[in-house]
Formats: sequence, C-alpha cells, structure tokens
Amino acid sequence: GDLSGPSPIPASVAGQTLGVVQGAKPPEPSYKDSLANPATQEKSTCGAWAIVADCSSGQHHFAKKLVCGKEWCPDCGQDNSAANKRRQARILPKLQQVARLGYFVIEFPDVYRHIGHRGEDPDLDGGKYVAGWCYSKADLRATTNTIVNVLAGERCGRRGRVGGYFGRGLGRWHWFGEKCPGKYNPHFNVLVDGGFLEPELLETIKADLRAALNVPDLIVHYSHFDKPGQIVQKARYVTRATFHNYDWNPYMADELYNFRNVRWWGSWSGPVVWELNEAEAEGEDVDGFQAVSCLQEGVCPDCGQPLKVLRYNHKTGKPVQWSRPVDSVYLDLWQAEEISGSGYYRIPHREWTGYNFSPGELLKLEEMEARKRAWVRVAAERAERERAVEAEYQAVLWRGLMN
DNA sequence: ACCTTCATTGGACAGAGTTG
DNA sequence: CAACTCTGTCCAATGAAGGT
Repeated sequence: GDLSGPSPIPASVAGQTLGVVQGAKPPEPSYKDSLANPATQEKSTCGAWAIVADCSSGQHHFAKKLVCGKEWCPDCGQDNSAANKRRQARILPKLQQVARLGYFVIEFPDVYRHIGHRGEDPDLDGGKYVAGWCYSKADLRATTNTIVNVLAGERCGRRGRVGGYFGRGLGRWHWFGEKCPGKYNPHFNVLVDGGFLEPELLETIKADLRAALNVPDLIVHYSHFDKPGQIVQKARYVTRATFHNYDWNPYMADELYNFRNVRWWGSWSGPVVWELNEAEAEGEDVDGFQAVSCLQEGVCPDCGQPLKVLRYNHKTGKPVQWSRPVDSVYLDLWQAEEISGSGYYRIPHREWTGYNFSPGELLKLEEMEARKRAWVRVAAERAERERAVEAEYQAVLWRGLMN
C-alpha cells in the first residue's frame, strides 16, 4: 500500500470537516432561500458560498460558486455573468449537434401582453380566470406547449411527436426588448435543427402557430445560420437576461418564480458536428465552455473520468458528487482559479496539510492524520514482526542445513 | 447541494380502420 | 371474421431545471 501517497482532497475534506467549522456554516434558517427566492430583495449572497468536487482520479479538484441566477440580480443579470455562461454551457453541447440552425422569434403584439393577470387583481370573467397568453406562469406554460406542439408535432405515445416541422429544438422566453426598457414584451426564442425554409413552408408554419395560439397577428420572424460562430452567438443571445429590473414588473417577476424557462424537445444524443474552436476562429469567446459543460454533466474536464461520488442520496439513491456548501473564502485559501468567469474553479492539487485551515479544521485533520499515523505504525510493527519471524525461520533452516 | 416539480419517454391498452 | 395496423389516451419511469 502507498502509505505516504496522495492525501485527502478538497471535496472529501469539505464534506467531512469544513461544515463543522464555527462560522463557516451557511446562515440559518435558509441560505438557499436568500439565494434563490426571487421575492427576496435583500442584498445578494451570490458567490458567497461554493460547493466542491473531485474527479475520481483524485488529481483534479473543482469548485462552483452558488449564484441565484435571477435575471434582475446585479450580478447574474449581466451579459456573460457566471449565470449566463452556465446557461450557455448547458445548451452548447446540444447546439454542437446541429449543422444548420434555424431561429424563430415569436412575439405577441401589445394587446395580448397583459391579458390573464393572476395576481392580487386577477382578470376574471364571471369568477373564472380569463385565459391569456403570456401574463401568468400558467399561461406562459400553456403557450409554450402550444408553440412546441406546432413546431415539434403533437406527442403521440411511443411514436414520439408526429406532424411537426422540426425533429428537435429548444426555446427560451425573453421578457423585455432592447428598444423600450421596462416595457413588458414577451417573445419566445426558438432554436431548431433546420436551415433554409421554402417561403411557402415558412408561411404554413406561421399560419399554424397563429391558428394554434388563436393570435392572427402573431409576429413571427425566422432566420438561419450555419457558421459555428453564428450558432454560438445565438446561444449567447438566447440565454441572456432581459428582465434587468425587478421594479419593471414585480407581479410578473413573482409569477416567474420556479418557471422553467428553457424548453427543449427531440433527441440530443447524436454526434457533435462542429467544435467550439471553430467558433473561436470566427471571433467568439468560447473560453471555458467545454470545461463547464463537462462539469455540468458530472465529468472531469481534465481527464474525462467521472467526478468522485461522495455518497448516495438517502431517498433517491442517486450519487452525490458535490460537497455541501462551504464559505467561498476557501477558494482564495486554496488559490483556486476561476474558469473564464463561469463561477466554476480549478483547485490546484496539493497535499492537504499544505492548506491553510482554521483551528477547528486542523483539529479534525490532525485527528485523521493521527489515525493514519497510528495505522502506519501498527502496519509497520506487524511487518517488522513478520520479518523477524521469517528471519528466525530462515536462520533455523540454515542451521539445519549446515549441520 | 438535494428536493420538488414538470416535461419527456415509451409501454399498455383499446377502438377504428384495413386487408384477405 | 380474424389478424393486423393505425391512432389516441393513459400511465409509470426517467431526467432536467429551478428553488424550501
């Protein structure tokens, strides 16, 4: 056995010891709520906490800062913020499977935008909710379904979707436009696997969308791209935040709580048809996307091995690869290096005794170290005993042979 | 994170339609 | 009619995304 070999590593250390340190615990009762609840308007705790993982080789270590991802967060709402980069990294492995990308923008004219209010003063008709398109979480979900059912086809048991126009695609809502800041302007961006459309086919699709949604003047734009750089640009554009200010529409901001904005359909297990560096050659900044995508999929970006499983979820039995949250000051102590503004970090590999731990941790680590030393001593003594016995045996043997 | 919610997937089932 | 396919609905298992 390798008694002096590589030592415990950050994630295991984080899981076992960091959490017990006084003051390093996330603030109770619910730090998650302060992170994630959009109704929470206090100052952001984005980046204050991080989680840690190791790859199974034990040689590569990573951390990920926890961010709220709210569009109106001063940090997360920025273009190319960590939250935005993570969204891009999440869809790029899919987009790398399409050679020709179609891009729909489906926009609702003014008159449709504020129908179906579900807040304090709901839009009611004889006590019943007015059905709208894009002014409540429920309506947005229904509208998204309708659009996907047109573009992808209706779902039909094991035969998948039938009657659609595009085998796969993904969509994401934008809530506000560029031209009139603060004017609610919901439009659904759809990226589809498909390029040029014959004009009459495009008109058919538009007519289908207008009929399905019952919006005869629905605004539909279509364009298409085949250069990797253009596709990456679309990924960035579609994933960007538009709801920059909570006060633009507090009602709608609250409606969007727990709204799943990215919607996709079709199979995405196909081959990659273009590489990120091709997009880079066309001037796109793709730094870190590969690594972040890997980490999001639970794979080490440096050696391709899966991230180390720390334990299994009691209820679901699923493997847990990321540690519980630790204070982000540890990233500095570990001299972690951020992966291109993504909020993911590489932690240099180092013997753990070289880390700068607080007294409480050192105590814990020293205990572990003492146990290890004790084990080494016992093992060495046993080896020595066995060696002595063997030597004695040999000696007796030789004496017997000599005589 | 790790729990919850929601969409997707694909099997079971059944009535309608088709074929010989 | 029997056997088969087509089509639609229902449902459980799976998996992704967002937040107590």
